[in-house]
Amino acid sequence: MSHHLRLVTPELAATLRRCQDCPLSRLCLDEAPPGAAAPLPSCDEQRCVHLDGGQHLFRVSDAVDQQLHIIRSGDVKLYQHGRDGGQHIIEFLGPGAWLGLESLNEQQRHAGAVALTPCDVTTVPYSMLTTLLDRQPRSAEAFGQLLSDTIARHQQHAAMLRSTSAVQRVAQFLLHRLEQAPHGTAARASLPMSRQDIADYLGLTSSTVSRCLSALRRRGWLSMGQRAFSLPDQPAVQQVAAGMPLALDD
Amino acid sequence: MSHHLRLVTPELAATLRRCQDCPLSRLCLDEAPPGAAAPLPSCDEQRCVHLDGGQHLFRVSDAVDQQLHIIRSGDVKLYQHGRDGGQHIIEFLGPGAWLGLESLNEQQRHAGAVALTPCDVTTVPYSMLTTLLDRQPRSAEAFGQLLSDTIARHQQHAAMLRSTSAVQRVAQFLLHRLEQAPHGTAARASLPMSRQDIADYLGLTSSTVSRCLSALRRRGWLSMGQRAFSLPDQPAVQQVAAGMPLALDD
DNA sequence: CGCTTTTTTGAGCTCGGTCAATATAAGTGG
DNA sequence: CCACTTATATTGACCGAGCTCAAAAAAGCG
Repeated sequence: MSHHLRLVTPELAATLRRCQDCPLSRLCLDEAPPGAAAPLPSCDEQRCVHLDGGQHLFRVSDAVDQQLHIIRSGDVKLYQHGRDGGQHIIEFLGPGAWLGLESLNEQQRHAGAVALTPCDVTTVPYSMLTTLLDRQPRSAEAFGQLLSDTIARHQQHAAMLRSTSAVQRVAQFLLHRLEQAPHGTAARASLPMSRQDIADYLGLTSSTVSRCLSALRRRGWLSMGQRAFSLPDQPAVQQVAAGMPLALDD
Repeated sequence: MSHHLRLVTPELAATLRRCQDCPLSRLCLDEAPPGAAAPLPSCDEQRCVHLDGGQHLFRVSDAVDQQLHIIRSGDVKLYQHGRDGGQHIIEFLGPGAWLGLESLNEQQRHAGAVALTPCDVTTVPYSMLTTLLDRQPRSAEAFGQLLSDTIARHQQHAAMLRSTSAVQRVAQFLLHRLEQAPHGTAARASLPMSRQDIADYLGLTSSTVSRCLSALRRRGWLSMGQRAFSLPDQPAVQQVAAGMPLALDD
């Protein structure tokens, strides 16, 4: 089966029926029989993998399989092992995010990826991507921006880890989840990961995370359901995130 | 003045007189008059900037000037402002490192770059780079690897920030400096940055950094000169970096 | 040689980690 | 649907690593 690659710019994507809900904002890999007028297969018909919650997409020390992944639905956590045995969460990734960018250069993966919820993941072989990059100058640019964004995101995360206070980190985390979430849903975001995961992400203990969340709830800044939350008083939380001191006990 | 861009592979680079000490391992931008047999200008004759210690290459909130930089000699710190006023050091960069990868996508810089020592910096306009990337598939690959490396480096840094103990972080920092340094010089590395900078990089206080260094010195693990250090007992320091507890006081 | 800036060291206190006890949620099988 | 088990979350009590504040020592620098 031979693949022909096309770049679909945002403008062009809008004109394609099946691609218009494509989670890729910049790059869209579109498979078409060369020179054929047959109906374009949708992005959804590309190689997709389904994962149940808890399943691994890849593990630390796996051989790199020469392909990237794009999350189409669901949430994934990217982690590595700390020297002390506990795992360090690198980041939580949702629909539209790319996985594997940090392994382009490596033989072995130094991070693992686990589904937090049921997921659909598209697989993109390096060969596909490099072919596309060679043919389409603008896509190389877009890909550069993708990597650039990732770097910037990690710098931000590192900055969060240097924030002194625990509540401060938790507040920043909640706000970050909110602005990542589809903000049509009235400032409500999901929390598909465990407290331990949040703790490992923020460099804290699950106990401390709990205490911070409780402290925010007690004041009415935060309201939590099972796997989601909202911030009734977002400005207050922003103040906390900016460094406003906040006692954990009553 | 029109520029013609050539990709110089590592193999080819070795055959070029003036390029053989080029600090770029993967990409080498080489300017030549189109079709002319004139002697090739050396990499060193490309646009270079010299900076004295303390001078800024760019500041936070500067407009992105559509160019990247490569450090040819000297050390640079990349920083951003923390909410609390103090600065957060993103990373310390030495000869061969690229600057500006995190801003490909941005209008404004969200990080600043300052010379720690006198520096020579080569300037690479985006236009040059994208032209090169378009023409030379392998260079696009190499550039991808460069970005991938940067992402991996940041993930490592984030992991360090989650390391619980202060001595642990300091030990990891010292070891990292050592392995980055030209290891011909008998396990000796430079420390061109202030204690405050180290503290901001590690998420600690300058006081604590001092205390940790003193603790290591007291035990004879570490020996420090003005702006450099060595590790007489590197294995011991590695143990500390791996989590071995170590009392700060005597 | 004064002056400023950086580094080191000290003493007290606080935040957040550790350990442990509930409490709540999520499964499991009858 | 309920009783039982297991995993996850919350909360409490205590303690130590590291921050704060501050002073002394060392290093730059004109």
